[in-house]
Amino acid sequence: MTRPPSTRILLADDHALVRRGVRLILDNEPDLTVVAEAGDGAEALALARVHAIDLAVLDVAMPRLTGLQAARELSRRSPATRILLLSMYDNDQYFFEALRAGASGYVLKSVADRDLVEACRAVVRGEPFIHPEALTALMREHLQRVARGGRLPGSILSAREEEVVKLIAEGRSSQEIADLLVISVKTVERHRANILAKLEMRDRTQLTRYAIRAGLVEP
Amino acid sequence: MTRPPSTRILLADDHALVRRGVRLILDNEPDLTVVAEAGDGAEALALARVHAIDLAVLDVAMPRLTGLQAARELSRRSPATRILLLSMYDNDQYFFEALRAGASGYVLKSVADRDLVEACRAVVRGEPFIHPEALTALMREHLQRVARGGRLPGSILSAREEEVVKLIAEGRSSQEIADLLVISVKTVERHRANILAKLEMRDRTQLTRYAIRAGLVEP
DNA sequence: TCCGGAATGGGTGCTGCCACGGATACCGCT
DNA sequence: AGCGGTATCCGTGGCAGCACCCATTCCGGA
Repeated sequence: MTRPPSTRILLADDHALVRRGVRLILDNEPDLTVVAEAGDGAEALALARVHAIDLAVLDVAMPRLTGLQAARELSRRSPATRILLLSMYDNDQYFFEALRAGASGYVLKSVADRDLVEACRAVVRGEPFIHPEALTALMREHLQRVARGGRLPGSILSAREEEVVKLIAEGRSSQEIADLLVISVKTVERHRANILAKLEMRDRTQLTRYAIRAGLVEP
Repeated sequence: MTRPPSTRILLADDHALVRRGVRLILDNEPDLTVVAEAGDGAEALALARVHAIDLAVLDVAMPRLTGLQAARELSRRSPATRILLLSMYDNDQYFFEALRAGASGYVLKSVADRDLVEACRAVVRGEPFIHPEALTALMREHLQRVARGGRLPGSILSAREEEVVKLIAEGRSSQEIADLLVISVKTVERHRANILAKLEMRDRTQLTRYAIRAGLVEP
């Protein structure tokens, strides 16, 4: 009987140890082969250019380019490549944006290795994959949100707002942000107010944690 | 020739995927055997009670009990057990405290798998192990600190200050913290000022990132 | 025994954060 | 042509965060 060709995988994570572990898990399957490893999003894009990749497994939080940004660019450049995002956190509001960025799957690092393998296979077959654990947690959050305000999950930050969040989380003051973005302090404060309202948060410390969860800044 | 008995290892990390990967790396060595896995610090302590453990490999940031707290307790209860801490971040000011907590080794997740194996072996032999990369980064920071103020590296936060940092990073206001700790708002502000001075930081957002790096709070 | 650090509390004052309301301009979609 | 969303800016005002000064108590080490 003829075996189907093994899936060629690009693996990106900024921690070599995690990368090595995941690689061992994947390479242990005959139908999955890691052909390239990257330590950040930019390196992943460069490697995707020179290797023939069926599937990219990307960590969400990485230096230089985050997994989300890399996913966006990768799905734009080669839509045939499937993308699976790995995330540390389950209450990730960027889950929907992950799918919008072109990812076919989204799994937590708390999943077992068998689930990761199944996720890879499902994504390669063209099926979207979300780990049940993540899915239920997200549905619960989503329902809560809808129940207490009817706010849609699409209430994601704009590109400009994301910039501001990033700078706030880096510990910059409103004045510094205004200087960096070459806008008025009042505009920065307006952005911040809009962001706080969208995310239903109170102050900059909560925004900071949010930005770290979202992979916008390094902790 | 007689082989030495394999080292019995307890492995603790809150992400099953990472745990699985590290386990594959360690079990691949004949002289290293993972005999128990834990998802948080408390579970690790419980397992250490019922298993005969030579070496505990603990992630620094875990729910319930952090790796640092678990290390403290474990080294108190069974000083013969060697402890190796795994950390995500290299600029970790808690490095010295890790050693003080009874850890014999401290490695970053960005290290290669070979280094992890070597670290385990060194720690079991009774030698302290710090990954060179981490060591140079820490020495550089340490020298900087000494050069511009003569402050000793022992300037770590007190237990009370750690509590305050934790609550600040959770997004609590000074008033809320005062209520929770049943002290005056002025005292909370006093603590915060001392903490900011010790860490040479400016505001609560930087403290928040610090607390996350230190594993005091979940992002 | 005395000294230093930790923990507690107070006062004073400035600045920045944050809430609220309002305005203009642009852009894309219907 | 109108409508909604984004980005830009302004004013007013309250309160919290942060800096700087101070004192008291307690405890452990020199």
